[in-house]
Amino acid sequence: MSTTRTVPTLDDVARKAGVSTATVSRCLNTPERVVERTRTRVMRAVEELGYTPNFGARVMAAKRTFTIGAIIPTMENAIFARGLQAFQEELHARGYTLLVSSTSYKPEIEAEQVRALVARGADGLLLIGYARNPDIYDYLGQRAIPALLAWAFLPGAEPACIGFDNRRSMQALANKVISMGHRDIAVISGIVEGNDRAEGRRQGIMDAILENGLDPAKIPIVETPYDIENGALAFDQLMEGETRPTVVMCGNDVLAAGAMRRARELGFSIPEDISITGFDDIELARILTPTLTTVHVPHREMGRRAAAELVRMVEQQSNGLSEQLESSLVLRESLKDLN
Amino acid sequence: MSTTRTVPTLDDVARKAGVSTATVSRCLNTPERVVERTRTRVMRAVEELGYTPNFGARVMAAKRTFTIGAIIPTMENAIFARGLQAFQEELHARGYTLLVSSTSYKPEIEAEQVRALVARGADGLLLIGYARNPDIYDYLGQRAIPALLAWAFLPGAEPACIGFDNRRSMQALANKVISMGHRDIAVISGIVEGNDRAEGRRQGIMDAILENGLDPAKIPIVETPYDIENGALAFDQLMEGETRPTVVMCGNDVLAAGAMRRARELGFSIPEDISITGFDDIELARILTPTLTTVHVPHREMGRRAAAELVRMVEQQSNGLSEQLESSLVLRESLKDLN
DNA sequence: GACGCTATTGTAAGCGCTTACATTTGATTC
DNA sequence: GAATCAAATGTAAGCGCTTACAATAGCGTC
Repeated sequence: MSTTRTVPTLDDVARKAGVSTATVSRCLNTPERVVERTRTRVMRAVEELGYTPNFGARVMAAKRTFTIGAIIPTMENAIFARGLQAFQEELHARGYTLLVSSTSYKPEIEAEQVRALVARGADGLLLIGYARNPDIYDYLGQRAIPALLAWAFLPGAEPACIGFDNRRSMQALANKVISMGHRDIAVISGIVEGNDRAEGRRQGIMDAILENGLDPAKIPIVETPYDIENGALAFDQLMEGETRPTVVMCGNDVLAAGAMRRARELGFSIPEDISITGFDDIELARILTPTLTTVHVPHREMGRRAAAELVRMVEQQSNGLSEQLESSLVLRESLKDLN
Repeated sequence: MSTTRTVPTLDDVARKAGVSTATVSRCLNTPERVVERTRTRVMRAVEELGYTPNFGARVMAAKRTFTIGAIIPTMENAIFARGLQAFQEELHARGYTLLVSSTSYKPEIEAEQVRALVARGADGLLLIGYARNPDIYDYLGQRAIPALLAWAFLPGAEPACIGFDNRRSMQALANKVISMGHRDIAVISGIVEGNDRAEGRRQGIMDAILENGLDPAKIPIVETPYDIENGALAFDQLMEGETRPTVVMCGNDVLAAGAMRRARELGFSIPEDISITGFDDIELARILTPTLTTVHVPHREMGRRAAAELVRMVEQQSNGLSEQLESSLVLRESLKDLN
C-alpha cells in the first residue's frame, strides 16, 4: 500500500548516535546509568528519528504490558459503568491502560474471557464477585497473574476483594422496612445463579425475615434478569398472588424502576398503596417519581481503590489486601412508614 | 492441576504433540491448513498443558495485537456505556479486545490518550466526534493506524465516521416543537467547546428557529456540562429571565432529567406549565414522570457497526466507509401541543 | 607508570512466536 | 510401480527489545 514507511528501531537510533543498542535502551529505561554526555546525544537521535519503542518487542523482553484487564457483566448497568470509569481513571493516572471484556451475565463464558485477556498480556485482572469456576484461579495462579475481586466482600476470601457485603446491606434495608410495619413483603430478585451479589441480597432479605419472626415461606419471590422491562413484568406476576404485599423489595434500582412504572400503570399510587425499594442508588433513584428508597453503594470509590490495589499487587508481586467499603441506607419517598 | 510456575510455550505443546512448532502455530492461526488428525492431537496437547500464546511474542512476530482502542468522553454517560458495550461485544465476536481510555470531556488530553493507546499496540482506534487537533490524524497516519469516528456524521469527512447528524436531528425535534405552537423556547446546551455533537444540537435548534421566522436573539441559552445537577441549576437560571419559556429544549436526556426535577420542585407541572425535551432516548426517558419527549439514537447499532467497520479497516488496510444512521423523534408526555 | 577499582559502554543471548521456504507425504495418473 | 503434483509438515530465520556478562575507560594510589 504505502511506500517505504520505515519505522525507526533501536538499531537506527544506536547507529545515528554512534552507540550500542544497549546504551540506547538504558537511556530510555534507566537513564541514571548513562553518563550525561552520551544521554543527550542519544536523546537527540531519538528525537530526530521520531523513535517510539516497539510495543511487542518491549513486552516480550520486559514481560510487562502495563495493561490491566477487567471482566464485568455489562457496561450498560450504570453501577459497573460508573465503577469502571473510576477504575480506568485511576489506572490511567498510574500509567496503566484498561482492557475491557464483558460476560453479559453469562458466568459460563467468563473463563474464556479470562484467557483472552491474559493472552492479550494483561498484567492483572479485575473480576466481579466471587462466584466462579475455581479453575480460573488455578489458571491465573499458574501464570502468576494477580486478580482482584470487586463489588463483593467476603472476609478472608482468596483472592482478595474490594467491596461491600451485599447480604448485610440488604438485610439492613429489610430490617428497616420491617421496622416500619411492613409484614407482607414481596421480592423481585436478580438472577441468582452464578451471581453472588444477587444471591447475597436475596439472602439478606431472608435473614431479616427470620430475624423478625416472619414466615419466609410466605414471601413471594420473582427472579428475573436486571432490566427495567423485567422489573415491570415481575411486578405483574407478584400482583397475581393472593395477598397483596405492602412493599416490593427489588434486587437493584433498575428492577425497582420497572416495578414502579408498572405499579403506576396499574393505578397504584406509591407509596400510599404500595412501597418499593431498590439497591445501588444510581442516578435514577433520585429522578424517579416518587424518589426511590435504596441502598447507597460507593461505586466510584470501589473502582478507584480496586485500581490502586491491583496496581500495587502487580508491581510488588504481592497478594491483595481485601477492603470492605460501607454502604448506607437512603430513605426516600417510595417507602412508606406504616406505623 | 499442577502447581508448577512454568508457563507452557509453543515448544512444550509441539513436543507433547510430537510435531513442530510451526504446525502448532498453524493449528492456532490457520487451522484449515492442518489435517484433522494432527489438529486434534495438537489441540489436546494445548488443552492439557493449559497453553496460552505469549502476547508479546505473538505481537512481535505477527505485528498485530488484535486490540482496538476507544477514547470516549466518559462511560458514565449511558449513551457511551451502551454504545461501547455493543462495540466491545462485536469486537469480541471478531476476536478483538477493547482498550478503553476516557477524556472526561477534556479534549486537550485526547492526544496523549491516543499516543498511549498506540503505544499499547492498538491496531485501530475509535474516536468520538470530529472536533480535535489535526495533529492527531497526522500521528495516526504516519503510523498507519486506522481510525474511525462515531457519534457524529459529516459526509465526506476524513477519517470516516459512523453516526448520525446531530444538527439535523435536533432541528427536526425543534421544528416539531415549533409546529406544536411553541414560540418561547429556552435551551440548555451541553458544553460546546471541543464537542461537535453538542454544538450541532444547538445549531439544529437555531436552524429551526430561523427557518420558522423566529428571532434567534430572543432564545435564552444556558451552557453547562452534561449532568443532572447542572440541568437543574440551568433550569433555575432560565427561570430568572423576563419571559417564561413554554418549552425548555435540553442538549441531552440527562440535562432534561435535571431540568424536569427542578421544574417540579419549583411547582411547575409538566407539560401543562412548561414542556421539556431531551436528546438520546436513554432508559431514563421512559422512566421519568412525565415520560420524556426526545430524539432516539441507535447507540447500540452504532457501536456494533463501528466495530465491524473498524475491524474491516484494520484487516484490509482500507479506508473506512462512512455510514449514516437514522435517528427518530420520540414524542412522549413531556411536550405539550399548544394548538 | 603500574595497579586496582568503579563507572560506563559494548556484545550477544535470548524472549516465544510467525512464516518463507524446504522437505516429506500421499493421492492420482499412466 | 514410477512419475507427478498438491497438501501437509518441518526448518530455521528473524521480529526489536532487555539485560547478563564482558570489555573498556577513567581515576585515584602508591
